[in-house]
Amino acid sequence: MNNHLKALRAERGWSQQQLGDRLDVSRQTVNAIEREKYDPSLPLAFDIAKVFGLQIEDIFKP
Amino acid sequence: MNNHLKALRAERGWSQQQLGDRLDVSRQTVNAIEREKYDPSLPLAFDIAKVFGLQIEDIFKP
DNA sequence: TTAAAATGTAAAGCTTACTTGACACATGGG
DNA sequence: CCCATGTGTCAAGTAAGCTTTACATTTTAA
Repeated sequence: MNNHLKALRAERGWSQQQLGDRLDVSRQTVNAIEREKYDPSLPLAFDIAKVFGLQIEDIFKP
Repeated sequence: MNNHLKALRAERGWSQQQLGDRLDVSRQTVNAIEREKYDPSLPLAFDIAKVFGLQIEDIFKP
């Protein structure tokens, strides 16, 4: 699963920790998803989309 | 996580087994998701959306 | 150039997603 | 009535997502 989370986060000027706080997950989780070590759960994907004001499909590509 | 998978499946006239086959998951997995025992993984959510020609957000509500 | 902040990574542990196999029950068609 | 198909559910097992702790490395700013 492809994503451009890192770019979106950079646009906002947020650290992984800051994004993790907004998403209520650890910074390691943010790091792992950015680096595509694994995919977020569906609920977390919804939260990510919400934080960036986008659709899941805009952020993640199968 | 809310979903109307059952209604969508019924519209197509598919059994849980047939949908499972299309999604390459077991019928028990389809059943569990329909009955909201758990949420699909993000990749499976993408597959489900694709099978029904919809967006993930059209099918699942946080 | 040094110190602080940010990032990468790994291990151990818990929870959730998914599997197979099995059994019960409901329903509708012969 | 019988049988096939569909659905609900449970148990045991594997895999994936996420946590905390910890430490190393990279980047940034003063």
